Amino acid sequence: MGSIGEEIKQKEFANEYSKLLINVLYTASWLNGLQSSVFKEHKLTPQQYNSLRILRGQYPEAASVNLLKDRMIDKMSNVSRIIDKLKAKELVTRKPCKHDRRQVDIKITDKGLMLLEVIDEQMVDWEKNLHTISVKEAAATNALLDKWRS
Amino acid sequence: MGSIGEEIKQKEFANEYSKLLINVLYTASWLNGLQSSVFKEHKLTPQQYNSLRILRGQYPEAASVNLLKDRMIDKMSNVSRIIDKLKAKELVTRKPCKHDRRQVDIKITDKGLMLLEVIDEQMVDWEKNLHTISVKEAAATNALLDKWRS
DNA sequence: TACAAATGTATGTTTTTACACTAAGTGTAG
DNA sequence: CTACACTTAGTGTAAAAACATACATTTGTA
Repeated sequence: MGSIGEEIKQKEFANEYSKLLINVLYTASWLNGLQSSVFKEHKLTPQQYNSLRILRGQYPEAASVNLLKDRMIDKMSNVSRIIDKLKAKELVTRKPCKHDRRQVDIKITDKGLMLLEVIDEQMVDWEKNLHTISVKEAAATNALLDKWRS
Repeated sequence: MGSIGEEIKQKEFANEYSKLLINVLYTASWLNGLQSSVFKEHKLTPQQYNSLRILRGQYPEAASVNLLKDRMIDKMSNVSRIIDKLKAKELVTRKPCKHDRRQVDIKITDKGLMLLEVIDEQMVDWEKNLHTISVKEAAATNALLDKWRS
């Protein structure tokens, strides 16, 4: 039950590598769908959530647009506009950097931190959906994916 | 070294499951970026490519919009509009289904089949980038991801 | 100092996605 | 046959992504 071949009704793959390619893309789409349903009630996109998380990681320091871009899951994102959205919701502040006037200092607000706390709680429950494999198996998958990308 | 922690400069994860969540999303984004560079020269999006592949799988039969939607990697896609784009490039045809007039018969054209052949050749080379793990390891990862989603 | 190259961020434009909604066709129970 | 629920595909609209390009600032160098 639930093999990638059954999910997308594709009986054969050329080899395990192209199967893995599809499997990772499919699993990511599956995860995104699940996650989005959590974010939706807070009117956040996955990218906005990702940015907020990174900014919390820096807190109380500020982050530049480039730092954010480097750490984003999706490197193709347009960070400036994601920050625009978050700023409009007062979840972050954006002010010129003193040391380098090209840069901007982006910082998560208290409102942003509180929102993340609320989402954190929901995510703890939500993540239980992911406990279908053992911790050891999850660690093994992590190691394999890391090796695959190298 | 390319562990997910280093890639996105996140030192700690709550547990192996949330690490795996990030790892799969990150790996998918990485794959999408790599793939897009292949598709781009043919002016195809990953979704359009995915649709063409499915249609080739059905060939010489036609497919309905729903069949396509079911088999797409990304279930959220708006198939009607993807087909619009492919039809504009004459890669598929779309005609009313005789047996059920709600449905449409979508079929890949010779031009579409030829395009896929060209891309296939490029993909064979491209996929060698993915041979950083053994076939056994790839199969193990596939099995773990399948189990994780179940 | 002057000036070209590099860097950091923002913006314009086009394409794609997300989501809700519409319209047409089918199947079925009464 | 008719009414009604359901299926199938397409569309309108707002939001977001993709991609190239512009602009100000900083850096390196002659």
